[in-house]
Parts: sequence; C-alpha cells; structure tokens
Amino acid sequence: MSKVFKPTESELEILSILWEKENATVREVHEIIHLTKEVGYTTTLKLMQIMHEKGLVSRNESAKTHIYTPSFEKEKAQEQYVGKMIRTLFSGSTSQLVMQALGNHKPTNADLTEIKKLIEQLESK
Amino acid sequence: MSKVFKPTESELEILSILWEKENATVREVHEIIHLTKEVGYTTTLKLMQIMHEKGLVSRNESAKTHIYTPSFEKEKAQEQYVGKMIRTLFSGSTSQLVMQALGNHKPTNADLTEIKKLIEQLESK
DNA sequence: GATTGCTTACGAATATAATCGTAATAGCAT
DNA sequence: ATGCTATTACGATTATATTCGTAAGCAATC
Repeated sequence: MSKVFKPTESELEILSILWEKENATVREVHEIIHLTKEVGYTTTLKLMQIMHEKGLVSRNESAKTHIYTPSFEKEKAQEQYVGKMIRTLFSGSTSQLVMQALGNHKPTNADLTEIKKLIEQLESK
Repeated sequence: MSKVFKPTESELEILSILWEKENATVREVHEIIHLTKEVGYTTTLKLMQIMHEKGLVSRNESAKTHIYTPSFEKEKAQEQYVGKMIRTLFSGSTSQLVMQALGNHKPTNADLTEIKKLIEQLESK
C-alpha cells in the first residue's frame, strides 16, 4: 500500500510551487511566497529543510545552492485530497462534488464538451 | 464579504457529524468519533467547547446536557474547500478537478446523466 | 439524603507547526 | 589573500492544536 502524505498547509504551498516549476531553489520558492505573505527567507528555508527530512522533497546538493524537487507527483496529491473531500464534505457522493464545482466555477464550453465526452465513456462501461 | 472559516482537521470531523445529524450532544459526537479513533471523552468535549468559543458552533444550554448545532452551512464549507482545491492543486482548472474526480470515483449512471443535464444548462448560457 | 453516574468546566501537559536570529561557510569579485 | 554576499545549518522561541486528568454539579435511584 502506498504511503499517505500529509503535508501541512505551508508545505502544500511550497509543493505546489515546486510542481509548477519542476524544481527550484529556496530563493525561487521564497520569492514567490513572499509576493503574498510577509515571511522571512530563513522561514522558507527551514520549512524546505523539514520537508526534506520528511521525504516530501528530494534535493540536489552538488552545488552550494541546493535544488529541490518534489518527491511525489501532483496527481497523487490530487487523488488523495479529492478522495478525502468526497468522503468528509460530500458524504461520499462524487456527483455532488462535481456539480458543486461546476456550479461555482464554470469552465469554458470547450472544457465542458470534454467532460461530456468522458462521461459518455464512463456510461458505456 | 463573508468571513472565512478555517476549522482544523479535528474540528472539521466534528462539523461533518453535526451536519449529518443536524445537531448533537457531545456524547453522540464522541460515540461516532470513538468508532475509528482512540480518544477520550473529555477530548471531544474540549474540542467542541473551543469550537463554541470560536463561533463554529452554537449550543443550547437550557438543559444540563448541551446540544450543539453547526453555525454555518455545509454548503459554505464545500464551496470554500472546493475553491481552494481548484486553486492550489489544479492550477485553477475546474475541469481538471472534475475529470480527476469522475475518473477515480465513478458515480452511478443516473448521477452521470444528471451531471450531463447540468452541463447542457451551463453550455447554453 | 447518600450514592452513583453523566455532564460540564478548566487548567495543564504534550505535540506539532511556523517563525526567525545567529553563525559558519562557500564562492565570487576585487 | 581579503572582503562581500548569498547560502545553509541549527537552535530557540512562539503559536496553535490536541489530549487528558480532576473537580464540581446535577439528577436519578436506592
């Protein structure tokens, strides 16, 4: 069975930056976080060091400035969070989650068409 | 602008029980939590007292045994969490969330039909 | 009216997360 | 080589969340 990762709030924020950029230095991550949050550089550094200890990220230490890489796929986190959400907030009903999402955050028509296509595939199974 | 509620993990667990049952005593909540978690009664009590202080729940104190009621709608929490999830884990793409949810947690065909209906309504807007 | 059992209130202890200051060091520029 | 700057390491502090023990009170039962 694959392990359950439980990043904290701040860790998830850092992970989402790393997923976006493939990998990054503390400086790069911090610069982005700092846009929206008043927080010191060493705070970000420490968090990323802890994430490294926990195995949430790996890092390349060959140069002085380390390069951090997320150690699991974004998809895995998505799956985990979506599943948990369906269970705890939607009483296990996927369709309720889907309808709430579509209702409040309408995608483009092209996206809607694609979703319909997926639904038809699912129906025919 | 309406306030952002940020229940903790444990608080969310309690809230979901309260939403399910409309309202409940500490004992009732505890009994359910205790099914899956080894935790003392006073722990649950304390959590619910704190939630009351924070305004996450209200309570009827007219009898000795208090009755707790969630002080906001489940829908509000759903909206908040879904929105946050789309932003942080799906780069703002609702359709990606929807497709991931449908892919991993297939609803019944009846539900799928209903979703299609909603999509068609959205398309025609 | 004593005893028993639930209930609340409350403080304290423990655990976890987040923040930051300081020091050591590597690498570049002079 | 010396000095400057950015980086890491690390410990300490603060904040927040979780857990539980103990005491006090109420209400039903003996």
